[in-house]
Amino acid sequence: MNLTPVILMPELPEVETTCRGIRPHLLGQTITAVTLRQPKLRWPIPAELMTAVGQAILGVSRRGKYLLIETAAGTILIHLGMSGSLRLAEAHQQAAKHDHVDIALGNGKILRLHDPRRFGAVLWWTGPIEDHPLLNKLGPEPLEAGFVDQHLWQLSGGRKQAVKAFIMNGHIVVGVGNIYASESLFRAGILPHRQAGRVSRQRYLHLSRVIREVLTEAIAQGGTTLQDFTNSDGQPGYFAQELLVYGREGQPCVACTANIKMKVIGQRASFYCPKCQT
DNA sequence: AAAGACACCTGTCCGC
DNA sequence: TGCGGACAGGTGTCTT
Repeated sequence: MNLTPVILMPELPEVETTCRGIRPHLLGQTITAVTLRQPKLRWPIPAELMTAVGQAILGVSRRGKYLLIETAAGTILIHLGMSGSLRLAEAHQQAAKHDHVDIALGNGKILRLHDPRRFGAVLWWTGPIEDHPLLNKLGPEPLEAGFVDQHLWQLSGGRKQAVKAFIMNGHIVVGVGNIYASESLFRAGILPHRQAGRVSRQRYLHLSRVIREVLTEAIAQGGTTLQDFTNSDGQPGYFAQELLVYGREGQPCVACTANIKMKVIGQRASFYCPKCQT
């Protein structure tokens, strides 16, 4: 087998791993300063973010691919976009290129956002977090009880969109990015370009289980591979995983040896086995 | 309401 | 070695 190691950037497992990695360093700490070197991310970083200075961090959580840092005055929302990563730097470590935001903590450490492409976001919200316009229409978390087995099938009726685009729609279910969408559909034996409304109930039940499995495995892998978030030499937020179809166009299928195909669906590269997936 | 195109931005890789 | 062009993990917004 010739599996391709791919360096992954933020899909849900990377965001979850980041969340778990930074949480113990943040909880209970007071935010002592916020430094913006480049406020032009996907949206301008709002001036109200400064309200966070002086606040204690009460919670660090994740909704979809949004990281949520909660204080009594409001919540900092961080999205890593396509190229973002967070790390904990020491006070003496000077910022590098593309280190756009620093959140300094009472313990002397700095939560530092690095994002070359600047598709990420840092926002501030003072209301109930579930009411935020970016969060209030999101589908269920695939790894939580709200993602019932029949959910995908129930929402798929009549949809002519490709099933891959359907499961990547955050309003249907969150956290299935481009890589794991291909991987999940391969494991479930479903062609990515099949119409969402033309996948059977039984196959959606299988797909739902597979999505949970793939994401859980990737998170477990991240937990074992990820460096200490305070390690200055580490590559926080990045880890390698072996993938069965993603990026393997022209290579043999691990199950049947047929050539893996690539097809652009919804402007995203999609990989599949033409024999195993129907 | 649904589906598809487009936008944001930088870095990297490939072919010439 | 240099240069232009294609392409890359996401997702909100605009157009059909």
